[in-house]
Amino acid sequence: MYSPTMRLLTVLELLQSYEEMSGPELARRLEVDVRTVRRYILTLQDMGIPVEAERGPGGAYRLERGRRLPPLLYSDAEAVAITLGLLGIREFHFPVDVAAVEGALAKTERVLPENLLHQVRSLQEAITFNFSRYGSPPPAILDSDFIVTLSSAVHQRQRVYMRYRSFSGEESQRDYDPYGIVFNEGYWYTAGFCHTRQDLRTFRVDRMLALELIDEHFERPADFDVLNHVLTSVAFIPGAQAVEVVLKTSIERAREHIPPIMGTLEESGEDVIFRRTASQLDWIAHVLLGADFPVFVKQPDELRDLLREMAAKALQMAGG
Amino acid sequence: MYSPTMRLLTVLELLQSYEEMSGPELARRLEVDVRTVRRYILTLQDMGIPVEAERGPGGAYRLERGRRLPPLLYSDAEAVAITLGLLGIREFHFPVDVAAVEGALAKTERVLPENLLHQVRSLQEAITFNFSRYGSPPPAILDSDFIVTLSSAVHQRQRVYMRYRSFSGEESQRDYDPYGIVFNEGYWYTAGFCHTRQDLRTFRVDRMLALELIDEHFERPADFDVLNHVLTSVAFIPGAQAVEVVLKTSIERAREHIPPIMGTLEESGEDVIFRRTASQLDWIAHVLLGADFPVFVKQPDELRDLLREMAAKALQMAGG
DNA sequence: GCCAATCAGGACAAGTTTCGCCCTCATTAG
DNA sequence: CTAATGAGGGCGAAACTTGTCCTGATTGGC
Repeated sequence: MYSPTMRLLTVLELLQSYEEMSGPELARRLEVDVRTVRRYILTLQDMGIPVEAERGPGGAYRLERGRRLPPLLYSDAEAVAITLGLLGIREFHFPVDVAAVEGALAKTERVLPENLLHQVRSLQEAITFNFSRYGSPPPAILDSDFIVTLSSAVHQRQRVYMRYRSFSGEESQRDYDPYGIVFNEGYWYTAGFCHTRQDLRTFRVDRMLALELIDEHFERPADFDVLNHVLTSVAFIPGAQAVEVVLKTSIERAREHIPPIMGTLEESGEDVIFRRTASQLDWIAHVLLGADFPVFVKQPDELRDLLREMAAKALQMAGG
Repeated sequence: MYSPTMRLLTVLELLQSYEEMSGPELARRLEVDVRTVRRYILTLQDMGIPVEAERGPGGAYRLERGRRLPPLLYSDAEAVAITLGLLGIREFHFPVDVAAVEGALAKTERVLPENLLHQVRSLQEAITFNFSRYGSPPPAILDSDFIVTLSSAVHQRQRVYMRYRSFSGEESQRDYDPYGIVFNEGYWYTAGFCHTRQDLRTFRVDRMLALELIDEHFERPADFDVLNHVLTSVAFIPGAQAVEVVLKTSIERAREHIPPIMGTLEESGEDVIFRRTASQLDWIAHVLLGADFPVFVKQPDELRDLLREMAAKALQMAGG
């Protein structure tokens, strides 16, 4: 029961649980000489586990990150947490290598004590997740490499080359500066700057066909709100109508009311001009309708028509 | 380098990676006698790790679940998966003991090789999650025990006693048969049968004050759609305005246009009635305006007024 | 500057364990 | 019945572990 192996593992466990522990303390806990503890440390190091030491009073051993993973000694509760996390990854289509998730799950569940397994199973059975917008198709199988690459590009501000199949099925390729990644209602999106279109764009990661890092760096606007941009884009679906609207208010109030991602705002005499391009005009119409200052549409005519239709419809609804 | 401890861990690793492995095979891999392998197995068993064996041709050792967790030996990819899973738990307010999540994260991240840690950090930094409906308050801190207890009750069809603080702040207590648990837009819900109200009810788990299993069992309707029930209930937030609208179309087309999250649809003669409660009427107005079939508001008057205002505004915008 | 606490590690002897090799037996699929 | 597997006793040589002494190195605090 008190084999050297056991004591060695205990050292490892103690170092994993407390971030650091001194030699004498370890010796006391293992009921063993300090010299032996030092030998254990040596053995661990020989096994490739990087135990580092600080000398002097208050000095202690601590586990550093190394090239390889040491055996991990988790408590029961921690194992349950790990299992549920892995199940969550599976459920949410997290961008993680499927084989790794299955492997980790298999290893963990196989040795999980009976009562803990019951707990996990109960949760698994009882819980339903709502994402993947009720009724919408499930996302295409996601190549987790894409998100890993994207996140690395976001992190290092590195441009990427991308091939993409759009909603309508047409393929395109472009250079793209990813500003961030968003998980929304079961789908993974990325928002950033598209160099082909020279504009901000949102893409669905499961529609990407190829992705490569390019050896070029970009600057990211400091205050870019990725989540907001994606949510807006998801509502819009990009298109190509030039919209130009006069806002009868100050630039400050206009900014308050119209988020920067909606389009551009420009002062013009006493007014403010709002511009953007879109094919889905009704979202724009809705945002503009919410303004508490006068607004006049300059173009396109389609937006005017839409507003008139909406007015007629609203009156019909209200008066019926 | 080839200490007995090392070999013992290798046995453990092999048994964790492959679900079973015969003595001769292990002996070959460890470059050790079969007799020694048997001794290793004995040692593992002495350490409390339940290694079981099948005899006869094709027989092998296999790791069973035991009373305690053995040291776990994961691959790099698996460790990344575990870390991301744990981060997901934290982000999504999964019903798991916070201390356990933090402990497991600390243990794992502390020893994660540098390059893998970078990967994890990049993902963590780059990804934004959208739940907790843009702008709505974050859920109250969740006592994970409640969901564990609930899930166990769901699993065993066991009634619970519950104290609850409703949306409006009033406390109540009731006996409740939980049919399931749903995660929706950042909040945890449970739906089931409330014995006090003698009706189906949905509760937010973070609003529960106390929860106890009762020694009584219930039958659960076989075809109960927990997700659907919760989504519908969420649409009907009590205390807000009751909205009732006639849609001049078939139930099928109405369903296409109005997601179940919005509210309920009910056939009425040739029409469809849409109902929900809401405090934010303009969102509803917008959705209804987008319909390509006639719509008439029955109540509330505030929605009619809002529509008239919108009409006036739209005409102003279009006509300017 | 000195002290005390910590880590680092050599040397050695006594004690303990491990390992391979022998053996016999139990179990089980074919 | 046979062959392949696990279970395990016994033995002796070899290897390892441990405690006890050392001597140093490093470092924080007084």
